[in-house]
Amino acid sequence: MDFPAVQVSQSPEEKFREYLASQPRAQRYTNQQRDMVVYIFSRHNHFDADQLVESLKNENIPASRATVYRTLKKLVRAGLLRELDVGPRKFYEHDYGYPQHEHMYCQQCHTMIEFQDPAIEEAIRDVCGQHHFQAASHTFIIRGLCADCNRAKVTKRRLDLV
Amino acid sequence: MDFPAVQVSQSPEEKFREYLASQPRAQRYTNQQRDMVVYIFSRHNHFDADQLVESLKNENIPASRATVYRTLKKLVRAGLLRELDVGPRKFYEHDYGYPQHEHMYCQQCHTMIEFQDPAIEEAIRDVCGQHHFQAASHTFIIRGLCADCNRAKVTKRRLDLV
DNA sequence: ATTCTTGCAAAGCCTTTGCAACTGC
DNA sequence: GCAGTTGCAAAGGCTTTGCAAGAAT
Repeated sequence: MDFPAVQVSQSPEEKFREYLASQPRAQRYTNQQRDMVVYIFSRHNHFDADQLVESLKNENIPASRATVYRTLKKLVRAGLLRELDVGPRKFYEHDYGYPQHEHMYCQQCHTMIEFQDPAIEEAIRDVCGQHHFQAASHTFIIRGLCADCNRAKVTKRRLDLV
Repeated sequence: MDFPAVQVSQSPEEKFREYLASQPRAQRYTNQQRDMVVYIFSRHNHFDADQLVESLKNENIPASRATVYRTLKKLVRAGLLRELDVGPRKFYEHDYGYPQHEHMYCQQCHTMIEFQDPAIEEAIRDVCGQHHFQAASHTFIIRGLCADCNRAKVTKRRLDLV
């Protein structure tokens, strides 16, 4: 599920360049980094470091594994990507020009379904207020079976009974 | 924050023994495993594999690292422990005889604060209904600064201004 | 006796890092 | 030219696994 992109004044590339320039020790905006940012923001999806390495290879965007890891880290610090701790490997998703949302993860087909719920945002504000907790970020993932996989399972069960 | 324990008919040890016996190929209930379960359920806290290895050593409960990992995996499958994917290492918490709850994690002092919120349970039911998603479990973690660390930070800022 | 469990050490997986060559500013 | 970046390979941190010895049923 893709939400309409949030209106942003700068392109991801510009935003990243600005971040790099704003650092105490100015960091460099290389062609490789630009290509990576352009590629990452050309499609909205969830990916991990390994998948990105593969995709870049397929797109003929040269980048070693080390560079991918290093650039991902910078993109997170720059606020362009968000990190999801959902298993043994880190997943990434757009954090810039994309609204806050929560996740449902299908354990069967590995689809990540996004959803928004004002009640959850409010619950976060409430509980943080009660505990005087200053929230920086949150992770909300519901794991289970998506509609398709669930239907397939029920159908299979029926067949098994025949 | 500890909640009152949920009323359960079996002790964790009994529940684990029953799980082991119920497996297709009956698994064995060793003294080592029993000692681990008793120790783990003697206190309510969040821990990772390494911390548990240390604790067991201090309690003179012999268990190699490999055994700890293997037993943790069994305890999760048995429904005694819940796994939290919150970073590079897995964390574990009681899943048996303890109510469902969400987490606030202080990034400064690493305290895990638990809270319950009916609004969140309801939000989960709602969104799963809307998407015909069959939820198996969920992870909800709010990251930030707890009240104490937040206060310390504000105090420090004041002192810096003097 | 059979089959599962243990401990050790080795391997696995994902991520990070040291270093020399390279490149943006 | 200086300071940051890249690629490679090696190391790191956490977890899993092969195997021989030990223990539960």
